[in-house]
Amino acid sequence: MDYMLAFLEGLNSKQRAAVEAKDGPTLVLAGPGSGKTRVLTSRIAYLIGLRGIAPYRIMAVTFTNKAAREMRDRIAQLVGASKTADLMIGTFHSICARLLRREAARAGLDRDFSIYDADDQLSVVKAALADLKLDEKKYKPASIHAAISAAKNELITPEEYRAESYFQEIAGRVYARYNAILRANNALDFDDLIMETVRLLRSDPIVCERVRERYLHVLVDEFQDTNLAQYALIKLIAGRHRSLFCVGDADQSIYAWRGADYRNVLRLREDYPDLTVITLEQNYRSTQTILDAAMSVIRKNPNRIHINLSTQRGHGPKIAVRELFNEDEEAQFVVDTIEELVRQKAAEPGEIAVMYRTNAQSRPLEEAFIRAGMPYRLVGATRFYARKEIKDVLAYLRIINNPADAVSLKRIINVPPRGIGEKTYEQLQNTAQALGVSCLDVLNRGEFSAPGRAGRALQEFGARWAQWVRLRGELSVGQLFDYVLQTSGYEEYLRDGSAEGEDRWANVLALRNVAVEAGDTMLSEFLSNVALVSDVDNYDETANAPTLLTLHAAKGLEFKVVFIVGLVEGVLPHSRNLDDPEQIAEERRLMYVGITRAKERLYLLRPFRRSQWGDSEITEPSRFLADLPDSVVDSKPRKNSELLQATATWQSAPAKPSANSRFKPGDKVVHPRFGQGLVLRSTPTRDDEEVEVFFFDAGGKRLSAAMSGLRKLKE
DNA sequence: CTTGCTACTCTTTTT
DNA sequence: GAGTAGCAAG
Repeated sequence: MDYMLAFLEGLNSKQRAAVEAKDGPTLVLAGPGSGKTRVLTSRIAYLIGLRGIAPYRIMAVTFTNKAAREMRDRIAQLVGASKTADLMIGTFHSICARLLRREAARAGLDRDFSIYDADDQLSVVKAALADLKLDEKKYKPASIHAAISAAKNELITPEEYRAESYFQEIAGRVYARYNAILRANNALDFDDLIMETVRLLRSDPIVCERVRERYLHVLVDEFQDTNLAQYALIKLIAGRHRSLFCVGDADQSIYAWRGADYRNVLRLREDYPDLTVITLEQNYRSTQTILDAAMSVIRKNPNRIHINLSTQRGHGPKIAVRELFNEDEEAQFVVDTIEELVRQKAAEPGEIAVMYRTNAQSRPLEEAFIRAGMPYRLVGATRFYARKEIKDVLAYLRIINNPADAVSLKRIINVPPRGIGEKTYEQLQNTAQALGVSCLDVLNRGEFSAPGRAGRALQEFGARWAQWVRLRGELSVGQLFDYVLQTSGYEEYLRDGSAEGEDRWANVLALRNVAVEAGDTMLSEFLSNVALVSDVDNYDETANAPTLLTLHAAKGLEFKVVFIVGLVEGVLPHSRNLDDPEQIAEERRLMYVGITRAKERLYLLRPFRRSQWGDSEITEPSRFLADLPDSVVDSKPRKNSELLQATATWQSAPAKPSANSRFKPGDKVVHPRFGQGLVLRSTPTRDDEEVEVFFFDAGGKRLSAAMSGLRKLKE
């Protein structure tokens, strides 16, 4: 308890006021690095430790499972580990999954429902399109799915779905079929977890009462990233006691594309007129230089309440803005600079992060790290749980847990190859549908027989499957895992003698560890847990190596040194978001989030060229770079037109004809006197070519291709 | 039913 | 340029 009091002493007066706020509706609005999560954690510890609230009466919603785990550990330190076991802490999705399993009967669900990830969801959309005889080429499954997801995030059922365009008309029809398939497979998608929970609480007064009575205090982290469905859920649960404590920052709202609506902040004010709003402006993370840069970028967004970020940490070094030739040289610069920083003891490798807009940008970076023999941590990209071998093994476990899961069955019924082809599977599926039972039942009852080899293979598979299902009750998750691997033939199939096969097998073994560690967790719960892990959840805290991650994944994290790469128009802001001011505003917030991850040093990198679809093109610097005041950067990025202006002159020099004519914008060239440069423009003249080049050392020049001795460099 | 070839999309961001 | 879907041949 003394420890707890000392901890509260460590907060400033405003933070402490927030922690000790009265139990009414409260919103803490605060900038980055202000200790929002710390305030939330402290409040829970305060409620348990000093106010004597029973832990099971507190529900806290975090954005990732990692955040939940850290919060639980921290609270354990403050009030004792025995008091954190009953705390309901988790993401919206994990909390809803638990609730729905517990109340499955009343929700009209089978408690062993599968949770379909993005991949599975797309297969269901494809199946729905096929059922409706719609062309995948014409209606892209991803777009249809986005429309369905958007509807679910706003709690719109297929029946309520209003189409305002022909595309939406189609989407509405697919939505209905999509949901029907999910139900037939006894499966929920991510969005269903929230939507079904809201539906349950709204339609079932008994369950609703039970939940409301139980959760005396509801706390929400990253409130700006909640969508309408999540907001509705919060209101439902916090209904009776009205002890609702939300923490957020509208400037860090970067998930509008998946339904997050920062106007929930406004709704909260409307729905709770007695809302207490507490603003925290003090920053404990970054230097003033970094905060000034962040503010100068975010200030350009319209309709926002400005939070003036200030710190006691001094100014620190200026922000380094660098122009590099392409992604490869950019990556090389990152690696070289990291080596230098580490050598100078300016930072440990583990305190450094490299951030980018899209996952694809990690590749040149990875190659540079590998070339330099420098270890690194990669968050996201080919996600562990999205790997083929992992999804296959999980599919085996899913059909055991939930025999109705046809998406998983289809995935593995012929992996390894058993001679059960598309046709055979389809017939089996049709029979099951006609009888209204699962494929397992069909096989068990011998109501379906295929001729010849396929028939025998099917019979054998059915017997195996039935045996696994029987063993499910007797074996732990880990034991079942081993048994399935042994008896399915998957191990021999995977380990085909190739190095790649061994890699994949290693991944399966890593999953096996997770299964073994699950102990006596129920199979359904184990599968829930692995379906809902996020990328940062797998982040290895202990490794002392730089981290590579997207700007989205970086939210909530901080690093001593941050590199942001690829700061060019079309990447950040992304080309798909250029026409809509709302979307530009979100890209700007993304830049803001990136900048404010840095504690001490920030590097902003701009490549002159970017490659895409095999070839590459010249770029313009990101508009966000232009917003940085001279006082915070050590050099200013220039637009391509500005690069030429400085010293543009005709240069007539050694009369040596150029070896290769035809220069293109973006070519890297070398000149005997000016060194290396970049072609920005090239105009053919009568029997020559006028080339405008930005030389990295000598500045802009206009040259004759034939006369100047300019040469193209191999890339 | 499996294998191997060709043609085509694809790049946001994620629970 | 790569990964995959779709198709034809074995």
